[in-house]
Amino acid sequence: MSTHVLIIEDDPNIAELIRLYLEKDDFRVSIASDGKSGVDIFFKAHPDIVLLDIMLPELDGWEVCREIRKTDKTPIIMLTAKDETVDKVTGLELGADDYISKPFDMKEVIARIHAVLRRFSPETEENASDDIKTFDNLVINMAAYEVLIRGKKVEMPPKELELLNFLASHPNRVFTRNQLLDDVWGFEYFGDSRTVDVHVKRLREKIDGASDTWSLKTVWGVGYKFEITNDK
Amino acid sequence: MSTHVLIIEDDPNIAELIRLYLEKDDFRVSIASDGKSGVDIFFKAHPDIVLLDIMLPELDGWEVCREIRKTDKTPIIMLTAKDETVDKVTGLELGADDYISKPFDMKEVIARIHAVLRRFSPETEENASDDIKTFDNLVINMAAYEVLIRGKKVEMPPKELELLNFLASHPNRVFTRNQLLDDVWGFEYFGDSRTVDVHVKRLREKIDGASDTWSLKTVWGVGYKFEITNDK
DNA sequence: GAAATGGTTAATATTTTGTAAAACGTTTGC
DNA sequence: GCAAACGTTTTACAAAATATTAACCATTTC
Repeated sequence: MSTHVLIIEDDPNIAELIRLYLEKDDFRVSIASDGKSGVDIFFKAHPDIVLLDIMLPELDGWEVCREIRKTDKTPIIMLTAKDETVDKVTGLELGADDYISKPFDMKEVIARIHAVLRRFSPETEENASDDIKTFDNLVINMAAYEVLIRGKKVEMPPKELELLNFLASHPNRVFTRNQLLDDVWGFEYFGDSRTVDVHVKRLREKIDGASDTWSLKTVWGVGYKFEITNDK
Repeated sequence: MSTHVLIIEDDPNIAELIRLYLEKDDFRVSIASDGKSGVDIFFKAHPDIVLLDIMLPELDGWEVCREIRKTDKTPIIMLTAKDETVDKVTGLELGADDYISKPFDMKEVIARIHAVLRRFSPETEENASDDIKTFDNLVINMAAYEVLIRGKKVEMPPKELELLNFLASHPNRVFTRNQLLDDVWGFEYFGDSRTVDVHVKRLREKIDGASDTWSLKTVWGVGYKFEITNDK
């Protein structure tokens, strides 16, 4: 799933312009037009990064930043008006991660977003999905979008692969069906949790029995996990 | 297009001297005479490499380096005055890639530039498009803008060739249609992503079946990749 | 101005995905 | 130990999403 950006900006023209470019780059975008709804949406949607205007109605950017930082360390990039004196000290204290001055070059905005995300990458799960994960008789290569079982390529549709990748990225941890719907399908997805079962079934058809050091296990009454048993 | 070098150096004699030699070697050259304008020009021009003096008015070399590294990993070579104690630790932290002490031998400067660029070449798209790429029954010669299939030249329009070249420069990696539009058509291009499909189709008509060690594959729900299967 | 190129649209074909329901297992309480 | 309740697996099917292709037009090139 792609990176989710929350734009908190009251000028709809600017917001839409940024959205346009971000969506073209496969980001998912949400927009809030005032500080209050920005905070609301933030805690509902849990975006991967926030673009935050300073001048905002209801609650200004600094307030929003402080509010978010009370409980969360999601990267925040501040958007500052042309002649606005940016008090970088205040900003740093409040925990903003970068600043971009209007009017901005969209190329730079994209570059900064990537830079900030990269800086945070050790902590974000998302980035982990870029590596190649290797288990006994199983290779998950998200860059190539392919899976090898006993060294042989196995055709696998996107959702199944993403599900496998997610579970395998958190070995031995149980996820409820709803957690999986949130994490693999996306927070805004409202679907039947049976859906997960069906995908697990389809996945199992392809990967089951490949190794006895790992397996996709059902935790009865709870959910599923990718279990690794390492007692060689 | 040739490699673009930005020289940030306040002594006009030195700057012009370097420019002279670089232009003789087919580099394009920009010069900034203080740190502040250096940073400005950098973000406007996006050079391929930066030669950066440490002693500078307005903003010293370290500051400039830090500013650039906030968002960008373009190679930077620091120019250090004769008796300047170079704090290599600081430099490394800030992300400089090499050091040259004044007074320098121009031959050495050129050599170092080439070396640093070579070191970076696997990561930069630009460099990849320069050489001749050879695969089984396929030669992509970007310098001559031509493609050989089984040794025979195949007529191919520029866009198709660029698309093929880009994909082949990153074998086994999936790109979404939007990424391809960005990387092949250019950042500012806003077009329908079906366009990519059509070009892929036209490309395939020309290259399909030429070899079974590589192919232009569709990754369903994601995008396309140039796949190499190396199990000879 | 004819041919080649690049881009768009629409139809057609294909694959994936979600859902409903039946079949199957496990737990629980008596 | 048995039956009801509940959770999971499986199957089948319809709906949705995506890819391919062909046809068309605008623009550029020769």
